[in-house]
Amino acid sequence: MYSKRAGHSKSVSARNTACRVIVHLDLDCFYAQVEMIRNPELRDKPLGVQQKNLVVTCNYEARKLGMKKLMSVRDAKEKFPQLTLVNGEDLTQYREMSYKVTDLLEEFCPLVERLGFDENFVDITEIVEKRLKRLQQSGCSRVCVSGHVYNNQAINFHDPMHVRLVIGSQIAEELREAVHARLGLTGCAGVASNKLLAKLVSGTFKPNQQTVLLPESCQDLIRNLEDINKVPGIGYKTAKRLETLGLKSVCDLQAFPSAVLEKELGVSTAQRIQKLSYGEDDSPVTPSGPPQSFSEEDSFKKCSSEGQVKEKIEELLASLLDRIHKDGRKPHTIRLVIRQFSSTNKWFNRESRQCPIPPHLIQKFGKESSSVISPLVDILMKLFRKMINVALPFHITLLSVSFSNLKDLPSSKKGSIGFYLTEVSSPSASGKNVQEMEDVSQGQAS
DNA sequence: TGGGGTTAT
DNA sequence: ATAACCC
Repeated sequence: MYSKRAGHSKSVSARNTACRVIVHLDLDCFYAQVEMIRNPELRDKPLGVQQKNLVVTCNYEARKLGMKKLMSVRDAKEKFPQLTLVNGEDLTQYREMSYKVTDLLEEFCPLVERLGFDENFVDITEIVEKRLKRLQQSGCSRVCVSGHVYNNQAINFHDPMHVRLVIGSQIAEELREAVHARLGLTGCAGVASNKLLAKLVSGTFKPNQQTVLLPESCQDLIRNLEDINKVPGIGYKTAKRLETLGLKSVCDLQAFPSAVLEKELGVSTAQRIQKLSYGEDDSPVTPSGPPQSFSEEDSFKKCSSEGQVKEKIEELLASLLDRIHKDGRKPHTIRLVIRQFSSTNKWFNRESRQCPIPPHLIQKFGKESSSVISPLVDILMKLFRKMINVALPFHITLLSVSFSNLKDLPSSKKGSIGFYLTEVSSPSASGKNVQEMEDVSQGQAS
């Protein structure tokens, strides 16, 4: 179907892969910024955000003293007695502010992908193309870069990609200005031709600054990474496997024989990470939309009785039901995650069990939580007993409850898509729920 | 080493 | 259900 219009579709696809303009926006010490907005008296003091025994982030006053992220509370207090600590275990405020940022970016452009709570990718290719045409029509050839240019590279205004990236830098500036004016948050931006490069370049000037990467400096950026697992997409595990092969630097990975790498990691990952080592990344900016899952977790020194487990689960569930209620969609799957104590391999011994939520309970999710909470606790305790023999002694150090498989309510609420689809569509389609309707319309479209 | 998230297998 | 990745 698309191949019949080869001329048109080829130019679109070329722009999508070879000529994109991507912004990576990275908020400065996000949790600390949110806390400083909530309590302005913390503004000019060194501030750390604490979760259990860890200072997970800190503001720039604290960083000036030498504070690093993920320092233990003990170390932090002893090295920096002036440090103010606030508890950041409840993520509600951070999550809400995080989605305000994403929502604001979506006002500019629909292609916004979240990465954690404090980072967003925005594919601004279409906005750049519009501005470029406008500039060409007005006969204006002078465009001014906003922020830094990586490596201080000279801009060639006769190079179409340079011009696009310069326009991209102006848009990035506008995004950052909007986030600051409307939400009071500062952050860094990186502008480049793909997600990998935009992300890598965004951190070159911190805080509250931005940098654009021109193609000629790409190898400089990627080769200057000190460690192979600084490449986003190459994590702890594959970095270790690469080290076993004798690969330590990005250059090592670039030069390594593809065939050997493919046999070691599989063709798919081998090709993907070797392309990453050259700064190549054709992964699209995938709009995140609303969250795919909601979870709440709590960690602790020890939990060793069914009664304690039930108490913790009730707490987690209460917060989750509140969030689910505000979201409006209905979860169809529930999951329980535990971490058992073990002296060796202290982290990453998590197990989980999940099950469908009974349909009669799903219907009652919008109502008072009291009617759903105790049946859900019962389900979760059954899941717990699938993992733990409660007749024997046990030692749990983490509990997490998660809702997933979120679906829009099948009801015909006024103004919703479901309303129009069920009222207007053919008799054979009426009575199907929204998911089935989408399946039908996709089947017709293709 | 927290309290979250995502996608792939 | 787990494993990998991201923050």
